[in-house]
Amino acid sequence: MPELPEVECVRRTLERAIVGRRVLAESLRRPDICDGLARPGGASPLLRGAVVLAVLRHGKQLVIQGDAGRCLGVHLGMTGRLLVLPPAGDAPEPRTHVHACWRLDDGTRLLFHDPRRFGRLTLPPPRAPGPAWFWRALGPDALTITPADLRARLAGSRRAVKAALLDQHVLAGVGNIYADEALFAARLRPTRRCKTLRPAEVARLARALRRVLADAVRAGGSTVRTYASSDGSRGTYQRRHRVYGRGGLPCVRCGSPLRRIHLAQRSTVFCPACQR
DNA sequence: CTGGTCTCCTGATCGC
DNA sequence: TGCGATCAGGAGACCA
Repeated sequence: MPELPEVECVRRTLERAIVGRRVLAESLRRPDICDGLARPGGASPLLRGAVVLAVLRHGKQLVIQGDAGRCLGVHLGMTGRLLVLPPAGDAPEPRTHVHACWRLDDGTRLLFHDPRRFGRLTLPPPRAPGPAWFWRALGPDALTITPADLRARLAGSRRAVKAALLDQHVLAGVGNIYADEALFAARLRPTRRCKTLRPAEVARLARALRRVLADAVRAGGSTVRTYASSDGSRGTYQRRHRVYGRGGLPCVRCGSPLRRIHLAQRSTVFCPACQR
């Protein structure tokens, strides 16, 4: 389940593999996973002919930026992967659920693989003003959120703080795992209404978000069930989860049993004793 | 403005 | 061994 740290790891892997390469050929086997095609099922090129200049990320949104203003947005959803298959590689290649693929000028192939198909490719409209078009509706990136920014984003809201953290329009990049982990690190109860948070608590939350997300990026992300980066590497941050997936187990800080509830349609785990 | 529910989708897991 | 039920959830649509 790629959230910000996993997407950032994918971005870095991809950057090393495809920046500077020209896309020679592509095939979109499932046009229905792609938004913005001029004609559904038509021959609208995604990246064909472009030289890749950069791989960008904002929140969970990836953008492959090509020359001449060409851009392709990639959202991995729940199970999406961008697999890099080097020319001489013997990496196992999926035989099913490959919805798009690209061939680069050094023989590398790039595959968009997504069993559950919650992921999307997005082609921007003609004359879109650059990569920022893809995150025009997203909040600030959670990896660099400042206390002042977060305070402004949460100000006055009556929502539960976890629901706000999961809302990509408020803050971009946090999903269910890191919302629970950051709230635990900040000692805040997920059900707390935003408007009841004191400035010091919001500041604690902003620092916790940045620390947890940065640590997770350093650990290669969390591999829960299926996630692996574009080169097949798995993350190790799941070993350091302190609440996610630990409902009923003792809190690592105080030993109380962790409580599991449903909040914003998500399984939510917290410590009733140390999260207030 | 909110929260709740449903939808999309498949694979893993579990009880029988 | 197999089979149906359940769960996982990012995000948008929709309703109350």
